[in-house]
Amino acid sequence: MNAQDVILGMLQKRSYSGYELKHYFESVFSFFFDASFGTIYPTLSRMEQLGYITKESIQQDNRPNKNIYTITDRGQEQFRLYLSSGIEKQTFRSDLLMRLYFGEFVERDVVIKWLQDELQEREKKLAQLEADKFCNEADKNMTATQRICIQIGIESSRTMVRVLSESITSLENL
Amino acid sequence: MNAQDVILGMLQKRSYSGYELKHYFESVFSFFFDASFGTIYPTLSRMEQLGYITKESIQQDNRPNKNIYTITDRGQEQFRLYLSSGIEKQTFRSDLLMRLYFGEFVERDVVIKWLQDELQEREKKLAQLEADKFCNEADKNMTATQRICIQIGIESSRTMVRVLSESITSLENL
DNA sequence: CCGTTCATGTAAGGCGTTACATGATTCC
DNA sequence: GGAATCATGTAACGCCTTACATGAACGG
Repeated sequence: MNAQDVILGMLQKRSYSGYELKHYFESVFSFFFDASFGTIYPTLSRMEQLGYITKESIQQDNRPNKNIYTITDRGQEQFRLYLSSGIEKQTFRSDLLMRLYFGEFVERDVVIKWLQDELQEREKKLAQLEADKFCNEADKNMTATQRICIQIGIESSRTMVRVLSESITSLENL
Repeated sequence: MNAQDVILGMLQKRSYSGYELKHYFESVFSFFFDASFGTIYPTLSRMEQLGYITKESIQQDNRPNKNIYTITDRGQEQFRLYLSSGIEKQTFRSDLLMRLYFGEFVERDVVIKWLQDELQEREKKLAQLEADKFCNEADKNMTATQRICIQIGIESSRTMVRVLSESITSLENL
């Protein structure tokens, strides 16, 4: 799975500009995927050249022009190809956990500070996911699998919040 | 955090060969970090050139030669520099969750198969982490922060196993 | 006999990030 | 007046992966 596969998936439902795609990546997908503008724009250009998508330039008043991209038959085929390929194993990389592993080399207070900052981050993310779930449930816009997707994000975040809180307490009582 | 930082951390405690480092990455760190030989060996070479570590070649009977690396004062300094730098935010990327999000474009049975395969994978990983915890607790070799580290891995894995099981059941009853 | 373990390395390529560049409008 | 939003792009660089190359010994 790379940025191209994800963009093809998004364009199955409707057309998007690069700027709009980025917003979706930041809200719905942020739990398990991310891509910056430095990836999105060049990827869209390449996809257009490969004939997977077509571009339509929209003139706007008081705003910069927009490029709206639409998927082609070739793009559809490419997306099916992705879906039939083997699933890549997930990757998780955490600087915090690595530092925690080497925690004996820093002051206890520093470690606690690290954990508190992370806890705050996780709580924010959890709130975001729950708000997102609420929005979409109200809209009845969600498929069964999308609901599972967001549920996994929420439950994982809750677990992290809980374990981080417990860990901070246990370190403070040391 | 990159491979160099992690290797410097490992070498704080004792000297290692590249091959041994890889084994540690696969067992203890596999939950939140990974590096292949294609990263490890070139990184060790560069670190030696930069004066962070020194190499000692060990002749072995009936085995290939080993290069054992030891950290220098310069390396120590570099590691302290890493520990005092800002913590990078974690990254998580999951092909499975992305496909789940686009689940409406494939057969239900395919989705269930994806989830079952993932569940098996997570169960295996969980068993591995629990065995690891048991080993290290018996040895009393673990610091408080390392215990937190592994606890986070175990609790996260348990949550994943639970939610995946529930999701499979809910899809089967659809 | 065949697979696994031990052991080190190179080369090419993929995929991504950050920083830079531009510039109008709108909200506080 | 300054920050945020809207909007698109490029260039340099970082970091990692996969595949290839080599080869002995040991266990089943």
